[in-house]
Amino acid sequence: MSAMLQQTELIFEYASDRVNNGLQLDEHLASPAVIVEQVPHSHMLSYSGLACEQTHTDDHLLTTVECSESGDEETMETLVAAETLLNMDSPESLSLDQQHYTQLYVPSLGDVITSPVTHQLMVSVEDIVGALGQQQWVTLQRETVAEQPKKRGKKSKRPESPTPDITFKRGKYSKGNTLYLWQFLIELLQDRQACPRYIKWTNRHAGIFKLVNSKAVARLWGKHKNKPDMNYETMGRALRYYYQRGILNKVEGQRLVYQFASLPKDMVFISGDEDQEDQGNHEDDGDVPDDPEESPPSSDQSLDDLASYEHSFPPLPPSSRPGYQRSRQSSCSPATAQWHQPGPESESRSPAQRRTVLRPLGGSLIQQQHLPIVSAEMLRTLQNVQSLQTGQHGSVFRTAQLLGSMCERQAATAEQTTSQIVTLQLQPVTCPVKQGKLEVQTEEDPDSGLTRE
DNA sequence: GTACGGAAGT
DNA sequence: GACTTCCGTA
Repeated sequence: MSAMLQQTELIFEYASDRVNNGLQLDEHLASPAVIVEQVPHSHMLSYSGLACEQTHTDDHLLTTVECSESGDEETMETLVAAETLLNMDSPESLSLDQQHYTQLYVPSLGDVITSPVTHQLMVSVEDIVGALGQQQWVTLQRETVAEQPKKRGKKSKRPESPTPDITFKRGKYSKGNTLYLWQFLIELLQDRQACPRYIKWTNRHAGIFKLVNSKAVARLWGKHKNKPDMNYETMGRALRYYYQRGILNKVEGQRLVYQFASLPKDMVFISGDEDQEDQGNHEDDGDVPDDPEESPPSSDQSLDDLASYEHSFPPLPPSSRPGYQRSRQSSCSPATAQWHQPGPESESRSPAQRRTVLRPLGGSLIQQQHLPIVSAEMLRTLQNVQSLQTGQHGSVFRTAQLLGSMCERQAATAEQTTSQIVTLQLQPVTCPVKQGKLEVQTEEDPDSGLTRE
């Protein structure tokens, strides 16, 4: 079977049911229906509505962007640095051939992707395998506009999702282009100069971040919006408006800590191992380090670094606006909102740490904006599905076989990585069981993995 | 200082 | 529409 499979052109569709109907997937059993189709390359493009370019494996990897801990003292120095950050010009130097490069965090294939993925992802096997041992930011190529799904069939006004194109295209856009606040924050969170000095993830997988230096962040925001009088009070009001719109939640009890209702689609985690930051910084444990005592980097971010840093914000693609169909009054309060957090350590998490995968309510079963989940668990489950009769569950059957062969291949290539490209299109559907697509009974949970708590 | 949300303004 | 500004309140 595997012989006839081209790993270079696989499309994974998978489905899962989570919050809808009050059901929540046990992350341990996040084994949604997976439909794998083999499609011609050209087909893949139209499949996702993307005009993906040739992916060169070598282009995929970027350096891991890890935020080092730093202090948060409100000093003139930090503010100066903050201003420097925003005053930075954006030369074309990093334009990367007019391509939009989006960073994907792919720590490991062994676990789960928890992010709305509206785009087709091009991930090389090499990247995946390479990520097994170490967290890596994978850069993906994509077209800029017109790549996003056009219509969501949802309330038109409602922004779609806080899943901006996190691009680092430099110098392309002028000052006139502004980001929404949530985009701006995400940019900062991926900005080595701002993170973690001014803002940092406290639980990246859960989308929880902290305004380590609220003043500085507000000032940066004001700079970006050309509002010199911006302060945290004002910016905070904007943040609070995000509650109603389902873009942000407040992490109660923790000052300056907020949570994105959904992670940016670009921040796809195929993770198993939480990074250190998350491991050791479970601020939603109840631990409330108001003033992070995290020691600043050995030496402060030098102004030279800041000066050499190029930072520009791309214009807002109309289709990448934030938005959720979730009301604040829904069951997804900050305390109860649960993100899909797979991984071995998920069991050790308190219920409060498990977070709901928030996603837009959708009409069709398969929606691109759905949060994808790919996990080793899923792979295992699917392998179990191989016993299904092909006739009845053709696609699932194929999926199981495909994934099985992939697993074998990955194991085989763990050492000698290949450059083969795997195209993943991850699309959970609303309720695979209801659709009769797949009923996976696992030993752990006879409830089809659709329940929990 | 942080946080909330109403109201009005941009 | 997405904030910004101001405000009273906690």
